[in-house]
Amino acid sequence: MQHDTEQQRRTPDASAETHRAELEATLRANGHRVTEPRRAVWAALHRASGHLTVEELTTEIAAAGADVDLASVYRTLDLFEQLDLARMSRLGDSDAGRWELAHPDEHFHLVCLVCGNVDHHVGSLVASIREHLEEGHGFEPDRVELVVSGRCRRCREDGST
Amino acid sequence: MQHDTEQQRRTPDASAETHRAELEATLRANGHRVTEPRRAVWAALHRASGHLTVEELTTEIAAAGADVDLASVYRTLDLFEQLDLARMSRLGDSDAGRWELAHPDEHFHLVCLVCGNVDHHVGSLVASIREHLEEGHGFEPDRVELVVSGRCRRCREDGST
DNA sequence: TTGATTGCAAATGCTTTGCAGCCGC
DNA sequence: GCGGCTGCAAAGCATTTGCAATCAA
Repeated sequence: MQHDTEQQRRTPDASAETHRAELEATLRANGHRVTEPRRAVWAALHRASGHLTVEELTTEIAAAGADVDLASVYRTLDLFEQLDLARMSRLGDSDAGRWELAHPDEHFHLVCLVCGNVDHHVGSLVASIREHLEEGHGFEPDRVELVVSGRCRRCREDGST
Repeated sequence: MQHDTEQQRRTPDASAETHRAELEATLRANGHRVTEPRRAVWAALHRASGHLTVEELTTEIAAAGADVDLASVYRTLDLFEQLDLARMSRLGDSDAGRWELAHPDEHFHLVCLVCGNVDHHVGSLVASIREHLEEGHGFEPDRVELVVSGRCRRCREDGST
């Protein structure tokens, strides 16, 4: 089962430095320490293009030669979430949380129930939802979580109907 | 922690009959049996106005004198979901699923992070999301899950800011 | 040095499953 | 009576937590 379709994967080495610097700055700015596990999780999140289970992430990290404990990955991700560095969503019917970098632009997820593929969809939709709520209902949105499941174009063309 | 604000709770006895008939019809139409646990879960879903944990549901059922096993409640809810009688959502940060009747109209949830209140919001928003996806992306939406968390009007007025 | 952070293992919480007995049809 | 359903207990996952050792600052 495949889990993403992102393509803008810049040359790894080039930006690896930048990413690391970004992490260290954020950590220090908030009074947290810069540690190997945190660097490893951060790097893995960048390498894998989104939507990984904590377990998958841990495997990925191990494959890169770092070996971080599951519990630490959980703790690190919680921290990253607090610092707005990462986000979790529950996609599809699975009950395991899936993690990705916290992109500054708001987007939502398109989960294909046939091939399991997860697509990002960036657009004004989420922004307009916020607006709508704030104006019409006095509700101050903090987080907008939109997950759409169905059949992606490819699977519609392949299958019948 | 309170969990809902629905008001259209019709006179219980009046519609209880109707609801029961509805359940039995749907069950039989799909080749399933009409049993006490199923009636009990169905009734509890109607009594409680939405968003109950399986555990809460089971307690509610027990309070009504029916005593159904947790496992059976799970199984029953799974069945109801298949038959489009009930829906589950994961609201807020808790990891327990919350169940409600499958209202025919599409709606989404507004979760207040301060008071824990969950509001339904019925509108054209979900429909327009569907449309947008189908036209613009060839994606055939099956289920649209939209959960917005933030601060409700009341909590904004009470608190500062 | 000192306290934040980690690894390990055990615990927790929600949900699922195996199976023998029960009951709707 | 047959086979679907239920209750009970045990198992399964994802996630959390306690605690001693470790390491960044």
